[in-house]
Amino acid sequence: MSWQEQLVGAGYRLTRPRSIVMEILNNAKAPLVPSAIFKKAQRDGHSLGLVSVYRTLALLLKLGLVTLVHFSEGCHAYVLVSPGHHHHIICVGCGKAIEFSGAEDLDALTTRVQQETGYLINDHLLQFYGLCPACQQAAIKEVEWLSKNI
Amino acid sequence: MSWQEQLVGAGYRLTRPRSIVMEILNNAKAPLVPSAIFKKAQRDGHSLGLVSVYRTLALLLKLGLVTLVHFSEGCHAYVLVSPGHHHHIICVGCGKAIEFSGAEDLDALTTRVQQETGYLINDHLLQFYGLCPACQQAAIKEVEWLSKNI
DNA sequence: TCCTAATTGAAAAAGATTATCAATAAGGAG
DNA sequence: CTCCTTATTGATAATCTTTTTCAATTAGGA
Ligand SMILES: [Zn+2]
Ligand SMILES: [Zn+2]
Ligand SMILES: [Zn+2]
Ligand SMILES: [Zn+2]
Repeated sequence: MSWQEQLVGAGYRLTRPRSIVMEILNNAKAPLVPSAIFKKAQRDGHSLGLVSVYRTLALLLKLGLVTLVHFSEGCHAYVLVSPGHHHHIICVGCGKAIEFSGAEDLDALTTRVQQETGYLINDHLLQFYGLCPACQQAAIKEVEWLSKNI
Repeated sequence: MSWQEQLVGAGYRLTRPRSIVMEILNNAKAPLVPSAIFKKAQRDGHSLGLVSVYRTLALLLKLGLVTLVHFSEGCHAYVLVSPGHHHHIICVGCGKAIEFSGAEDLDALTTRVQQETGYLINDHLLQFYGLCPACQQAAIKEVEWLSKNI
């Protein structure tokens, strides 16, 4: 089911601002904060209010079409998600985030923690941080350059 | 090593505002956002600027004495941490957060994701959400009450 | 006790998010 | 296709949150 169908199926209207936000997120190379989406829209010559960006993101979040990525500071960037339960691994070099699945792999840990703490667990937040292949290459070249020129 | 020793050992001065923030976090039943710490200090009759709360938290974070807890909205509450690598499980009922360890339990998953994605992972964020024992009891009583009175 | 540099707090600036409300436009009815 | 109704938009203003600035204060060593 396309996002347009999801939207309409949930009783919302398919509007220009919503299409613009989805298009920008779709073309994004990394998670985007609301203001970044707003600026990209302006650069592309689209007419789109910042307030509508916030509203649209809140709606897309409710529909499960986007998810939040947490950074230690400057929290709350948005990325599209594919259907199902996923987590993200985020490159600390360029910000590129991709999905990985692995809810099952947390089952044992979840059970253990429930027993140890007495808490009843019904959700979790798991994100990995690291370097994407491209940024690893860049880092390697940087080290090579330093070893030659110092 | 006490937090005072950690602080002084790192070359910082032991000051009144820093002691106040630590004391408040120490007595807190749940993670606190900066403004909450500020208000608690005022209520306790302490003289403490909001700006100093932000500065102190940044310092404590750098020293590893506190950590951030992420909520979907209204991110960034602070809790004290004990030495070593820990994660938190946060009660969605009352906000109470407690630590659990389990870095090893993520090793297999980390390795798998590295192989699948090509990313080089060097950090992660893992938090569980659920109900603490007390809030579970409250929820049960609520259900019992409803089943009798409806 | 005195000095000096780190630290603080008040105020202002900058940013992020939410509330308001008149104007607009999506989508169904006719 | 045109008209209506109502969801949705965007500009403005109002709230918060966080960061900057800078003079006054104070911790801790000489
Ligand atoms: Zn967060
Ligand atoms: Zn990268
Ligand atoms: Zn609870
Ligand atoms: Zn961990």
